[in-house]
Amino acid sequence: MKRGRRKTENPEAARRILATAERIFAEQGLAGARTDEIAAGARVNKAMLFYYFSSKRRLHRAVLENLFRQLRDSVYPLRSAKQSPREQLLRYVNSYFDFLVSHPNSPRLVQRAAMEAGQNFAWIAKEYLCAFHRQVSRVIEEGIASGEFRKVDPHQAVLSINGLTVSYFAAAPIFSKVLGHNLLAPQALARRRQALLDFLDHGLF
Amino acid sequence: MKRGRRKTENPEAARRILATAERIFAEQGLAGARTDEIAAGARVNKAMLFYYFSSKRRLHRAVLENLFRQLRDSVYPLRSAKQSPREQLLRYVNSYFDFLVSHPNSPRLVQRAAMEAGQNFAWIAKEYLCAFHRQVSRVIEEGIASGEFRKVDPHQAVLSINGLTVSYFAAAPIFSKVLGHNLLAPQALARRRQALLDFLDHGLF
DNA sequence: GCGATTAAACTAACTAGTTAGTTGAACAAT
DNA sequence: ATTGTTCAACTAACTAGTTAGTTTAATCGC
Repeated sequence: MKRGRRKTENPEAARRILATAERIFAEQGLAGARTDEIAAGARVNKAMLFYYFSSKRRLHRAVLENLFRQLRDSVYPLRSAKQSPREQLLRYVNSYFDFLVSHPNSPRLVQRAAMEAGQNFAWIAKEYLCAFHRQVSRVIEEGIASGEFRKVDPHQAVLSINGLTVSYFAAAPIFSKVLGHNLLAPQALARRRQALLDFLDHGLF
Repeated sequence: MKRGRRKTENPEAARRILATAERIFAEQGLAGARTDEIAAGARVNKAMLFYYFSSKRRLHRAVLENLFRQLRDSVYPLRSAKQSPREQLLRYVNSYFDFLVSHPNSPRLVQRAAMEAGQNFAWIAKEYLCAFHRQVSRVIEEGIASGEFRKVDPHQAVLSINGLTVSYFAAAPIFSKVLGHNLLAPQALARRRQALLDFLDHGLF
């Protein structure tokens, strides 16, 4: 029998660190983020980062894992009901869009990780991105087979859909500044979703 | 009359530094790049970076300026001849695509700079991106007016075209690793260009 | 032509400041 | 008492930027 205080299953401090790290890593990147800043943002002693997450790299990895887990849980149920490929694809794009809206740090984190093209992201790509890619391209293949979609290269289509969806959010901060109005405001988001679905509608179906 | 050694018009060392910096900044970002690594890569004493470019930040800025100047010079002549909006747009997308192929560092540099959403990139966005944005959206407006394009939100369409074009190149390194074949190989690029134009064709026209 | 002069190009060694990560002690809950 | 948690202070390694001085080559007076 264990004596003394038992380990908290999900310490408040660790959650705060993770949340702050997500924001700072999204803003500054892995190299640009400062552990002191993360600690200060989480209102926690710096040593706590290393107590809970061992190293900056592992913290970064934990942030990505956390994000992709949420992404999978909220977007993944792709081929559940008896839906047509078109419905499946639209549901996928819509829920992906919703996810990006509710997780504003995610696009920049993922973009950054993808660009690093390095050691610590390859496994995530294998574990999550590949699964998504396969799922979506299968839906497209089915749609083509059933005559519902145009004859497109499914592989390319997946990349197009992805770029079309994510790039808006990744560039939103700078474009908001330049264009003078907030691209992440509800109205702007509604317009974007509309345009995205419309574009897809004519580009694919 | 001036005595002593004259200034070299375009010093070999400075060019090597700029070229290496472009690569390293694209790979590692502004914060992740090491001045020592850039100097070593350019086979130059580290002090030369500061001799020619004053600081890491200014070097980074010089890299971006250099890139955008080239981009403008090779892609900008958009509304020159008497071409239909459709032809103008296709020419723009094609030459942009060509530029990305011949400048493999550019997408990651720009993506990174855009995500920083900070002080040092805002001016570039104002100086170059805005001009591009205005030009392209005007072409789209004309296309809609002449009935050649579908009735789309020009603003959104520009962002879509941009995302569609750039995101492929930005993500190419990691996807090449994951998918197991080089997305920047000539064959893959040809397929991508095809898919991009096809998608645009049906999405817009 | 030729040595003296001057400014540009370059270098090795250094510095001041930063940063990820550590430590050892204290605290709190069982 | 024991164990998970928190903290202030510390350190070893690193990094942007400097410095003091050397080399190279163009220009001038002769």
